[in-house]
Amino acid sequence: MTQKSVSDLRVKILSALSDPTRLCLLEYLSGGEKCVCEILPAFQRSQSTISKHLNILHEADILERKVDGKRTVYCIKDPQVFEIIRMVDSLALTQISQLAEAGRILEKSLNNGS
Amino acid sequence: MTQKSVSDLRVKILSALSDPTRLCLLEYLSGGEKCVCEILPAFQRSQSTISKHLNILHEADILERKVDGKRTVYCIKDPQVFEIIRMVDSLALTQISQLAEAGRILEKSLNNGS
DNA sequence: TAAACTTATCGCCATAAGACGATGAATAGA
DNA sequence: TCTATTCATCGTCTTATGGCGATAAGTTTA
Repeated sequence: MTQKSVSDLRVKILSALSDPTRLCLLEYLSGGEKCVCEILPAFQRSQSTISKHLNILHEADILERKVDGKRTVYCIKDPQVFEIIRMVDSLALTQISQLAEAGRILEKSLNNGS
Repeated sequence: MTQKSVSDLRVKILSALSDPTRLCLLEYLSGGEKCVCEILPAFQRSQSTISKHLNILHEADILERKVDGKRTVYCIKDPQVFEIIRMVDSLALTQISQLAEAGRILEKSLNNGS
């Protein structure tokens, strides 16, 4: 039961990563584990919203949750997740530079043409 | 204008990838460029739905669109996207094997404990 | 035990996303 | 030119998502 195929997990992981607030949370947690009350003041979101985002990342098995007395501590479960983000950034940078290149070519042809 | 920051593009790319149908489309297109009428019969979705999904991937600059007579051909713009998916799969597999390991440990402790 | 603190969960709202059928625009062929 | 083909777009419906405040549940401290 709860048989999760790789492709289900794949979508779950990618969905968890496809939100700006959650990406910021991961970046924030890259500095080491933090409790929620430490995270809250760093984000302009309500406590319930942050809690929900943290839970989504936890459900996707990206964050580990440890209850310590009256506080809850979250940390990155597997730093491999940063490799994924780094690759996405790399693709985004490729796109940006291709766009810039296209812009230069267009400008050049406009100058020559008229 | 239309100044896209890396982090905007990052979210756009990840959102485009976080859907099972679109991941299937990418896999299907990994075999080379295909026109829409060739893609359609391979998917149990309406023509309008597939067209919309293709457009989302195109908007995220993941697919290239070439109009050829009365048909439209789509192809992978940058194979780097498969590296991303491969890394996500790798993370998912790590999660699955950790879950299996936890299951073994639990079972063992239950057998010993009682 | 009472009060304060920390965090998850609930209920609600507004917007986004995925699905479909119908329509529209463009091209190819008769 | 008429028809068929191909594909994008529109309108609509349903569900999912992100946001918030309020509440609940657990833990520490007074």
